[in-house]
Amino acid sequence: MNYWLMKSEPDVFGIDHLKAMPGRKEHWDGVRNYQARNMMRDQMKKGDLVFFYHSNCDEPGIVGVMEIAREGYPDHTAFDADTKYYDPKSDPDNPRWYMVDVKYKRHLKRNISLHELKGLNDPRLDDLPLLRKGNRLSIMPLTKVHWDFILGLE
DNA sequence: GCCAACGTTGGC
DNA sequence: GCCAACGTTGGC
Repeated sequence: MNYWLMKSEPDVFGIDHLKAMPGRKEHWDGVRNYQARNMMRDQMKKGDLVFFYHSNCDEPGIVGVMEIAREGYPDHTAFDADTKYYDPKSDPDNPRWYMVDVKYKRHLKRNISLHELKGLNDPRLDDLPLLRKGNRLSIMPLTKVHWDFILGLE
C-alpha cells in the first residue's frame, strides 16, 4: 500500500467533478512531467490511497481522499491533435505519457490548507515535498507518517 | 555535454 | 498579475 498526493486546479477538475463522474471514477490525464509519469506508470498500484489537492486557487490545500482504480496505461490524449494535451512526439506504439484512473472516496471533513500545514512546522512533515520551496511536482509520494499525521488533523 | 532561452507551475 | 523555481529545448 502506497500513499500519494495529486494536484489539480479546482476550476479545471476539482474533487466535486470527480465525485460527479459515472462510477465516481476518472482518468488522470494530461500529466506531462517525466517524474510524475514514472510514478503513474511504475509505482502506483490499485487500491493505493491518494490525497486530492486543490492548487492555483483561493485556498490551496488537501480536500479529499481517492484511490487508484486502474494502474498506469497510455494517456490517449497525447495522440489526439484536438486536445490541448496533444504531444506529436508520443507514438501510440511507444507512448511517452501515462495516466491512472482514480476513484473518489470522500471529502475531508474540512479542508487542510497548505498555509496550515506550513504553519505547523512539524518535523514529521519536513520531508513532505509539498512544503518544500519551489516544488512543482503535481504528483508526489507520501509516507505513512505523512498520511496518518495529516488525516489526524482532520 | 553545457548552458542560455524559454515555458510552465503555482503560491501569493 | 507577478515572479521564483524548475523543467525542457536546442544551438554549439
